[in-house]
Amino acid sequence: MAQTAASDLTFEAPDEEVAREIRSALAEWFHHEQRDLPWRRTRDPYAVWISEAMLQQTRVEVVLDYWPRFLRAFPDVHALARATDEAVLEAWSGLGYYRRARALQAAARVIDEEHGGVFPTDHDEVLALPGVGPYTAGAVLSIALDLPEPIVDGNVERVFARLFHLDGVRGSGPLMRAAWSAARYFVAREDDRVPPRVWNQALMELGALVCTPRGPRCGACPVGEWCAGRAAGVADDLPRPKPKRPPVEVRLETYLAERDGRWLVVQRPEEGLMAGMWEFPTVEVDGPGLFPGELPGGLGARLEPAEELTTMRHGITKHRITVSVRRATCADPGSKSARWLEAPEVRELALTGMARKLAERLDAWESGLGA
DNA sequence: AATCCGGGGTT
DNA sequence: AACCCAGGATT
Repeated sequence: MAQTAASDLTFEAPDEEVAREIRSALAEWFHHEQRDLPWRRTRDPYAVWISEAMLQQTRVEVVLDYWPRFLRAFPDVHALARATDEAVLEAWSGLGYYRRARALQAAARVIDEEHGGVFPTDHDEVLALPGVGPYTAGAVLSIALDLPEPIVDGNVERVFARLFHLDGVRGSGPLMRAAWSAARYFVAREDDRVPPRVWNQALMELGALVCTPRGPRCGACPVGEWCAGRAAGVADDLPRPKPKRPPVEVRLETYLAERDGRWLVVQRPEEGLMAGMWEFPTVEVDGPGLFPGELPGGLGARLEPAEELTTMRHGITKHRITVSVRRATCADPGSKSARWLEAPEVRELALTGMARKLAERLDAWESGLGA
């Protein structure tokens, strides 16, 4: 390497020949070791885009369940553009970051109306789509269309931080700038036969399978001989962890009100946390912080809590939630944002994660069967 | 630059 | 339990 003990955050390009060897070795490894992921079997920009949107801060294993279902429900841009908000949210239920689902549909409508239903191939036009940032734009253009667009996700940031001994904090501006610089350098080279599609996916796959966040398998790494972090014995310590903040404890009560085999469900407000999702009536116990302190629409006044059925633990980003699940009776007739539904109908709604956990257990709580 | 937004598999 | 994941929008 031309670089010695780089402790700063400047990416210095390796020698031409080294760069070629790195690219060649990683591509070769990728061809043998890559996972057989369904979205790697298509080059349809729309299908790739859906996969990338789902994969934002979401594990591959989770997306495996959702991607095929979503594509069956909305096979192309036009189908997604004319779908109802509710149908899209329902297909997204459980994936989290529900803003993504809204943005996805908004972007589909932009493509449908302004690009004739054809996914744009211009970088700036892709980047302008709602919910599409630098990573997703580069990912779709490189993976689907094989254009030389760089990408940096959590995997790529980590791989470059170790490979070039970039000593920075995970997700920080300086490290991200250095990683993007390295990504641009490698993907733009045309001195060999490694296509952008292969290079970008190989980088991420290396981060997922070998250059893992903790306990990297350096012995199995195809580019280990060029790795400055490994040579310095600090691969496992890069990138440096982001300073953590203590989680916020939240106590909630959720009410399961049943009437004639139907359960009371309510819809969350259109703005804010888990916007528009359905759940069982829920309030925060010790003063409103994460959730409202009382139920909307005067529902709380007509809802009579009864015995506790169970308690659950749940996490929402920085919040650690303890939920007391109580049986309840309610005289509320239902409304636009409050419905009485049978258990199977409840399970078809766009539920929050917490509500989905409970919905799976509703049958055990039908009256007469006990807890 | 910091903060917010879900949920879950790994370790 | 802590960590962090094929990030983007908002402030």
